[in-house]
Amino acid sequence: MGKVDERRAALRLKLIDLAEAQIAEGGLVSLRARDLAKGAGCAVGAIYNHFDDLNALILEVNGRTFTRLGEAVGGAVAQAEALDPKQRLIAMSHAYLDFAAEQQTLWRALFDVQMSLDGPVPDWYLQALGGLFAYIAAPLREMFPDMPEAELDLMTRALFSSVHGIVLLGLERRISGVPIDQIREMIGQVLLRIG
Amino acid sequence: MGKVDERRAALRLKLIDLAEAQIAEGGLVSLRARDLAKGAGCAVGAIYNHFDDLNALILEVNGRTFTRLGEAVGGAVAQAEALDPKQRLIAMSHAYLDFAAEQQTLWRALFDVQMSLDGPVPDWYLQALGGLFAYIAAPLREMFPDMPEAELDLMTRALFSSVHGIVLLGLERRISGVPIDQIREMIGQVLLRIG
DNA sequence: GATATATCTGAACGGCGTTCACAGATTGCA
DNA sequence: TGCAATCTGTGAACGCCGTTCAGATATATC
Repeated sequence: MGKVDERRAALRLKLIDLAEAQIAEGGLVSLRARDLAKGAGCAVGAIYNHFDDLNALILEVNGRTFTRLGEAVGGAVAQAEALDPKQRLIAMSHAYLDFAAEQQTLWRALFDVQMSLDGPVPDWYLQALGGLFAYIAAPLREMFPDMPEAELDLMTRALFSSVHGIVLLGLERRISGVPIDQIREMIGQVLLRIG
Repeated sequence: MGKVDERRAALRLKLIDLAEAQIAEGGLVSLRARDLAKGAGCAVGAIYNHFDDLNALILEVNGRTFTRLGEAVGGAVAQAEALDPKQRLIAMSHAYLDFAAEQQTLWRALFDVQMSLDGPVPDWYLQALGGLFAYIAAPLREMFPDMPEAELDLMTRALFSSVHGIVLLGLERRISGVPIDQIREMIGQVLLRIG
């Protein structure tokens, strides 16, 4: 009785693994149902017994990526806990940059996938994002102890978006692509002048 | 002899107009060669006598959008010339936000189109971007007269990217979508604390 | 072992960007 | 004006895509 469930789970996992590897190598646009089927040794139709469509499969990959991203930033926070709050902000931003630079296509997939069409945003997505925001909010609270909660919340989002923008455009050759050390410097320029 | 050139130019223009309208209404993904041909009253194949592919057509639309974006930001700079440099930075950032919010799909197309594959980035693209950077660099130079040129250049890019990130994620419902007034406030929060 | 249920199969469907052999119009030249 | 050369428009056809579905197959239940 466990036989079928095992095979089910194994195929499901293999498909996610393959999709992850493919996105890592060639980006979202290189993901093809027929390639996945060939790689997993199944028919194309079988994919749709496990996922509603390829977008759902991409979301699974994004879930993994988001988890690793959270771990990377969280690790930086832990390592920097002795530093003053501003330095902690910079440390986690640099961790964000490093993660994005090292796994560019997987990281890009987090934001490129279209998900607003079907149902609402998945829970894990909002939770993962909330986790990142929490990392940012903590040092900010120390830096601005008198700031109202609403404003601090806004500032959290603003700083995340700023760093995200610097990383996004900095890694994009066509916009203002620059060496990673300069991206690091840009993050420092902005964050050091805050507060 | 001008007859054929007229028709050529007219069809070319009509195709760009149609593509612009379609992107404005449904985004890049809704652009379809057969719809364009039907709208322009020509055969699908005729499109490819005027553009290498649909991507080249999109780039034409982006050229227009970039021009209008430059005008919008430039207008804000002109109107704020009496203000102190920091307020000018905020004024042009708000103009950037307003433009992006009012013409969201056209603005998104500027960054969504894939152009790194074929040849190098078009000239007008780099020039338009350079124009935007110049608007930012001027107030910064006043604010930091002793800053080395290289660092000022980096700071220009950093601030542009920051504002871009705040606008990008602020307008995106799934990430941290918020009302436009709050996006405005976020821009102020970051820029007011600079320098 | 027989029946019911769930899964897998892969050809087929509709839609896409792009191509190409052909038809038609326009131009340059005698 | 007539004729050939050249360029432009035509739309069916090509190859690829995600997705579907009737039929084949394997598993679970009794």
